Amino acid sequence: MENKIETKAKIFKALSNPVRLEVLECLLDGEKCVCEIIDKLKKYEQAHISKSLIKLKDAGILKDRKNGLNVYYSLSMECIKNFIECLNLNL
Amino acid sequence: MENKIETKAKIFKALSNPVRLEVLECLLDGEKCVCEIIDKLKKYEQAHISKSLIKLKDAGILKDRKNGLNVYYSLSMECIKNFIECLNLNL
DNA sequence: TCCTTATATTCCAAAAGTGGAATATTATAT
DNA sequence: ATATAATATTCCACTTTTGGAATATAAGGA
Repeated sequence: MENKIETKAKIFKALSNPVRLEVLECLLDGEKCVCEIIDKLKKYEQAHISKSLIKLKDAGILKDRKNGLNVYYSLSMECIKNFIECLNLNL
Repeated sequence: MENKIETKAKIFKALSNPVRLEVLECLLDGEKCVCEIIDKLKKYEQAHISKSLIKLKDAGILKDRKNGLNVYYSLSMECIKNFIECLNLNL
């Protein structure tokens, strides 16, 4: 239970970087393959996007699914989507 | 608008530390004076709590109000409370 | 088998964050 | 004017994060 604090801090830490936030926002409208995200966020290096996805997954924010050469990522908690959308309305 | 990403990242960064999270959670049920927070979180130094409050305020998460010797902090966005509560249900 | 495509990992120097200790500021009361 | 209580700030060594570049791995096709 005091560990819940650590878990939450880890979630916020994963979200505390602009590139990771952009990656996350790419997924707000549903599951995408890594290659689609790379294509949408051409301004960032492939390795950077890959590391961002993995960090978000490690924090429990994303889940992934493999299919052949491709990996698909999607949100694993409804909370996050609601919060980001609420922030977008208020900023 | 691309700056919104930076603003959100700053919010998440402020929330990405266990002590700051505990301080924030103290305020979920309403405005409190700094002295009350210090009293609730005796395990942390006064200066640490003060710095945490200020960082949360700088990110726009808290607002403050002075009254004599005391300073009262409270949440400045409903979003945050909802999100923390949603996380608490899901972790 | 060898090639190609998609994704992940490692290495690393620079930058940013961390928290304790001491000190400063501000407001009130005596 | 001085003392005291509440809160904020500064200093600083330490740890962590950052993102670019190069490299590695895994899967499918020729």
